[in-house]
Amino acid sequence: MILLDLNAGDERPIYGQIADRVKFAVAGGALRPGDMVPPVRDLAKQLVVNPNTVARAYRDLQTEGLLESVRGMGLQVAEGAVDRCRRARREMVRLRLRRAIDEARQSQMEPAEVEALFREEWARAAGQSNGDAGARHG
Amino acid sequence: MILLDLNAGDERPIYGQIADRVKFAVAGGALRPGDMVPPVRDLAKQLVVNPNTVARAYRDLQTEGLLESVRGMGLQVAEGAVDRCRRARREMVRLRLRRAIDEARQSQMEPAEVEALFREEWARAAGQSNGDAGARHG
Amino acid sequence: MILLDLNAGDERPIYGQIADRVKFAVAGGALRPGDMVPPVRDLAKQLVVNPNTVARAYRDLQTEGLLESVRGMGLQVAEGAVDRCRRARREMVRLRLRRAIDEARQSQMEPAEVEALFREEWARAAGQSNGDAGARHG
Amino acid sequence: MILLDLNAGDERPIYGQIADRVKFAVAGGALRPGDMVPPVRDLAKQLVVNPNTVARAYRDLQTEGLLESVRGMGLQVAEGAVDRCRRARREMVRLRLRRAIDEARQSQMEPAEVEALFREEWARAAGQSNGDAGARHG
DNA sequence: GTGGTCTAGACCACC
DNA sequence: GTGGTCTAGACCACG
Repeated sequence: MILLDLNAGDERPIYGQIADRVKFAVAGGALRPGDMVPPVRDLAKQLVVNPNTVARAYRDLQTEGLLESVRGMGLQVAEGAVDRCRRARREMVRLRLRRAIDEARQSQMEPAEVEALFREEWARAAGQSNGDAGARHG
Repeated sequence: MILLDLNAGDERPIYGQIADRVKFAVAGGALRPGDMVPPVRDLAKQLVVNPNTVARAYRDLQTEGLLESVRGMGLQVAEGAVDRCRRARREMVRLRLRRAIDEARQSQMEPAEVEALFREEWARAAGQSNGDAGARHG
Repeated sequence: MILLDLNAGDERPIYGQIADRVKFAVAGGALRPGDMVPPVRDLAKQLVVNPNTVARAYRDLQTEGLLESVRGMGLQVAEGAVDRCRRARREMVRLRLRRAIDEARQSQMEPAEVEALFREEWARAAGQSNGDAGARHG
Repeated sequence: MILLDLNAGDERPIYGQIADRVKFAVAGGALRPGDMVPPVRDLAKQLVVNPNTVARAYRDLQTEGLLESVRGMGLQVAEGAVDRCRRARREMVRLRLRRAIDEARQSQMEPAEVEALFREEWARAAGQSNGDAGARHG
């Protein structure tokens, strides 16, 4: 199944993290329009989380029009969801970058230091995903 | 006085924002070891915030060893605070960048797109500070 | 419930006394890692104290890494807390003894007199706990 | 001059520490009935402390009848001060020991551990004063 | 239900 | 004047 686990150290609300995972899965193509999303109880068990929390995430996604209920069957990814998830993803990442950069500038941090940090973290992420890919190939 | 105002739209706790401002002021050299920090009541009035909220920020900074109390006189910046604030600032920015990058990669966003966003936001921030400077000159 | 009442005559801040009670309960085994600590409101009611005061004690314990929050559920004793509480207790008692002894020596008090006081107070404390035990048995 | 410096890390009110030093000097014989105590300004300068603070300590000692003012000359140690200071010292040490012991018992600390701590700290203090004595002999 | 934040205001000790 | 403690009560987010 997709949407494996949540980043342990994340202090954001769990329901928000779950909703974002779904959006990312859609943006990345792992979930496609028409696909059924896992039942609330299953996903809750998988994530070791209260079912209410998953339900809330799904509800929010419905409100955003990214999930649609199919009577008696569950929830499926909506038709126009891909584009909207990509845009949402883009804006989320943009917002986080903006906050990092603003904070750095407000505190008089050297531009070069910020750039260096960005490259460092970029390399670190690249290294990790390569590791993941290798593991999957094994 | 230093530490002018808080970003209106920030959703983080006020006391945390205040504490960060102090850290940034120390990291940037606006406050130096031995300097007295503004009295709780004054800063509270300036920020239009309850004194308890400022007190909590100061208390947290004391716990971190960045401020120390001079009995009956107020709070002063501790001796080793500059390095520690610089490191704290660096790690804060690093963490924010890391989260942005991780999120982008986890959701299979194109590397080129992330880089483009970073450059966009970087330019935007630079433009703003230049704009500020220009506004002051005008 | 545990953590019954506070020593009436103690001049230390209430939140500090509460935090110490929790540490002692952990050091003594009455609270074990993973156990939930009583809800802020309940303990406040039990101690006839403002909930904020209890909250502050809990917050300080979190900062020390002895409690950790389980979101929406409350606060639980952290994994490594037992050893750390035992060490904290040991150092608390050591510090108090050291101060007593230093004060005695600085003021040229006779060693024999200090030892005699220690034995006296030791016997007194022992008598009290025996009395308590007896009272319970009765 | 006597009453050299204050223990840096002591969190008790400075005026109380000063008053205690005087009491100890009397109890130990360094100051004798009829001796003049150092002028407020001198002692304040020596201790790097606000003169008001020294004045408060002296005032409290006067209230307790341990110092008497000699018109135009300053303050002298009162006649019956020695016994009373010895008793005060005894009760101070007793109180500190009692608190240490009570805390240990309340937190279910092993009696043997408390005794061991007492012996450790006792030895430590003895070592220090011997070192001091040796230094003086040099 | 849980903890967390924030406000308001009183009171204290210290210098 | 300074910071620190405590109370009271409102409100919010989370599960």
